[in-house]
Amino acid sequence: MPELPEVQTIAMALAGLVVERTIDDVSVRWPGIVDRPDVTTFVAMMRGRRVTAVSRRGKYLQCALDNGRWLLLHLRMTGEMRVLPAAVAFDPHEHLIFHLENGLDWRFKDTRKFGRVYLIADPAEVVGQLGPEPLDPAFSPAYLARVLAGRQAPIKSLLLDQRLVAGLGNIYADEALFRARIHPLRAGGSLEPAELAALVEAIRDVITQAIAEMGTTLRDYHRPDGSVGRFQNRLQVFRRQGEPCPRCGAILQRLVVGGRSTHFCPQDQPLSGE
DNA sequence: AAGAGACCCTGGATGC
DNA sequence: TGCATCCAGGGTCTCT
Repeated sequence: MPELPEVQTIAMALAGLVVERTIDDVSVRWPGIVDRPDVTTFVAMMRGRRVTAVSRRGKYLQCALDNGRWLLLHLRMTGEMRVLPAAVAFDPHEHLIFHLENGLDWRFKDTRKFGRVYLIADPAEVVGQLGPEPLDPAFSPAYLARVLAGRQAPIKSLLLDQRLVAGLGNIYADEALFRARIHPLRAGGSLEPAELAALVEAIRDVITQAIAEMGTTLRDYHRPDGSVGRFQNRLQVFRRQGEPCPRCGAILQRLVVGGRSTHFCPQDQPLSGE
């Protein structure tokens, strides 16, 4: 499941492969992947465009085009970016292909078809509602205190709300709460100042380390050259229910919060009593 | 307004 | 062995 570190890794690799490349033609093999504009307009407007830059905002890939417009892509659950010779046979889950002028194909593969692309005049049309980046100074304990004030929802659910902070998904939310020793069911508004500070630090740490390890590959996530990430070897609680806590040895538990599988240490992350 | 839940999808895992 | 069912979860939408 690509989250911020995975999308960051993909953006950096993609930049080296498609910046200054021209899109000669476009193949849409499953039209539902194009969110906007309509598919016919999308293909007509993308044909002949040159990519001038690739960046990331939250979990979105942002590609600046030579006509001033923007191509945004979201990989959702199983989306992958691949760049490979056009002669390579299509995979049935490659739904969108940009045929580059240098003989390579830039392909959007997405088994579960949740991913989307947007061709827009201003990135804010899609990413305008996102909260701050976790590594931006704006994401501070004071900011968290302000946006969490009065919130009764579990902190785990709130960390997944992209309007509060951009880029966290299920894996890094669980890992950050573990590192900060905060129970995932704690009401967001109940966190003490010291806990808010610990949470901000934990989120920054886990995101920074995961970027350095080029993301977490559990199944679908691959870099554009097909290689996998390494952070799966650093996961301390995610999908480790039944195993001993790496810090205290208690048995890690799993529960469902907001419909999402959630992993934590019942001893290090107490719900009450401290 | 905030929070809960349905929905979109498919393939792998599980159960009988 | 084969078939049916369950589960995974990012984001959007609806309902209360």
